[in-house]
Amino acid sequence: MKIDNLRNLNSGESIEDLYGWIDNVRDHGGLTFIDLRDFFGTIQLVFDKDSGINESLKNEYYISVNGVFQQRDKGLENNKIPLGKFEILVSDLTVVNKSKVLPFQIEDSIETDENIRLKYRYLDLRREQMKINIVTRSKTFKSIRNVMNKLDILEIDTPTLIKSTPEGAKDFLVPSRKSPGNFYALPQSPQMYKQLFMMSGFPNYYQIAKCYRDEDSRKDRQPEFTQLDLEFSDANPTIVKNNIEKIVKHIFSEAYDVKLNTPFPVCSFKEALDKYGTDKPDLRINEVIEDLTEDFKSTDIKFIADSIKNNGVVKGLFVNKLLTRKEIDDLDSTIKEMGAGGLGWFKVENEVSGPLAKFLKDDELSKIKSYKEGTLLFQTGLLENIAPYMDIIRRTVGTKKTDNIYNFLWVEDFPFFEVEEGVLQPSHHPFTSPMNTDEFKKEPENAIALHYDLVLNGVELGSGSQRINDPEIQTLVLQKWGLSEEDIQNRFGWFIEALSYGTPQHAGFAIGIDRLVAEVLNQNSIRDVIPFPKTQSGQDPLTDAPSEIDTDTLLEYNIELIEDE
RNA sequence: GGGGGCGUGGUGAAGUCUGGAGUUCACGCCUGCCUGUCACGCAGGAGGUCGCGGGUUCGAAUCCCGUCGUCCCCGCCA
Repeated sequence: MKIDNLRNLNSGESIEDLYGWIDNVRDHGGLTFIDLRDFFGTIQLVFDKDSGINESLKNEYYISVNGVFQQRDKGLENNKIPLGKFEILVSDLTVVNKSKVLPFQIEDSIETDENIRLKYRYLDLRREQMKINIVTRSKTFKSIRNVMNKLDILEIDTPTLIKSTPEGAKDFLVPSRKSPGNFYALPQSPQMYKQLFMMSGFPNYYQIAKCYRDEDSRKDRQPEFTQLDLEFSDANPTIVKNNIEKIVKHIFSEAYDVKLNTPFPVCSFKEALDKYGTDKPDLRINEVIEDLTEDFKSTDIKFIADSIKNNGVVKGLFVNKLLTRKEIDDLDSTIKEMGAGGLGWFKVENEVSGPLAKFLKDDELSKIKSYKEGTLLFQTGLLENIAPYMDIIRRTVGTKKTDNIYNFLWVEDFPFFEVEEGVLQPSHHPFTSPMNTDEFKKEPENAIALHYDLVLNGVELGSGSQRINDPEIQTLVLQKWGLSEEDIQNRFGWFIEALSYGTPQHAGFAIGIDRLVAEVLNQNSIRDVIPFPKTQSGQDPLTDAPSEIDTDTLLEYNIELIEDE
């Protein structure tokens, strides 16, 4: 019997075989109270010295009780818990399984060291918040399957032992015993397989897929993560985005009981960088970055003038409050640590103050004064260089809207390549179609990709694109990526071949489920919504993976370890 | 690969700057008392190689060097 079943009982009914963990014992000598906890809730047990129960009872013992479900007398009720008006008068109590003294307290709201939590994750998951997190994750899966069935999208699975064809990140490799010296890779995403489904003639596809990337972790990045992966045949970005909005709206309604408004607002990559300093803007923040380049075009302030001369821009963020010197200094050191020269600022009260105020010309002064009371924070330099600093400034000092806490945004028109020190670097995977093929051939460095990101509250929740369905364009893109003919053949030859037998237009998307759940539950890290996550160095403190393999086993794989220098 | 924070009985913290007996607080644990508690209460008690190694010093949790673990960030990651 579960505690949930008690809700339907009347006072005076007898209880048999109610199982649960001891959450708390209050032993008054002649009278003992126990809070019994299971997945569904807690109920108070009570028995006195005449009951004959004399077992030693400690926290987290798993017990079974018989007794009578009864209403508590007036004045003895506990209004803090759902079943606080009732208790169970216990007649028999059996200890099913004892518990050792706990490494940390289950009910404790104080944050325990994460390494200890992960070492005893099975106990950590008994905590209320973690239970909510995992149940919400489960509800997310359930609502995904429901909406996919409603939309008639096919769930198809793809292999996880695949050929190493790095899409950008480093692969996790799996040695083959039967083919010594050769390796499988774990997929960074089901990307190429889902495109093959489109080539095979399936109208659409989805999968709740595990993805693996051997890169450094962050609070929103794990070596192994879970995404809702989708692909549609005969599709274009509009069709995909419409579908994603339907899907997201359904998940929020069914799994989180939140009504969303669609369509989501749209913003270009360029506009995002201009107004928010990032390609994943948090729209909950009211303030928007302004371009002050025109206002400073004939300034006497030398470093600003020099910057503008070298194609730099002046970007400012005005907040309607007077920041303290400490707030300004903290922000200054934050962006300096990221590589900025320093934080420029003016305070506007009746007069304009700040270290540079005395160098301002009259028209610059009146421009700044027009903001009324507050603080203007600015940076100057090439937009792509200063954007990250403006982003931090905006996120740090900006004011947040309190209503409408889920702010979705489409970001689109991404550049195909990022130019880094004169070299073209792909800014996404190589299967994304250019917006205009002719322009791509002529000026690849200025080409725009048919790529779109879905952003929620400053978190990149997912991204997708129109795929290339022409083998020639696919080959061209890989060439522009900097791959040799030989590399293209070895790594992607099979895929280009597959594109060559009548491939429909197709497009798709992927949503990071860990990030979605973490954002909805306002958790600091995706580790808190993943049942068994890895630490930043990729370790699992519970099982101690990854671990050494003995020499004999390695020999079977034809692998020999070399000494680290 | 780089920068920063943290590491002190089982848990969480204070102590570290400015070296002087393993000192303190809360929770947990053990023993005893307690018939209406629900963060039960009361009395007593146990428990620490101050992450690890080296150095400076009469003396190191505290200062220095190294190292390991962990978290945050940059790089990296569509």
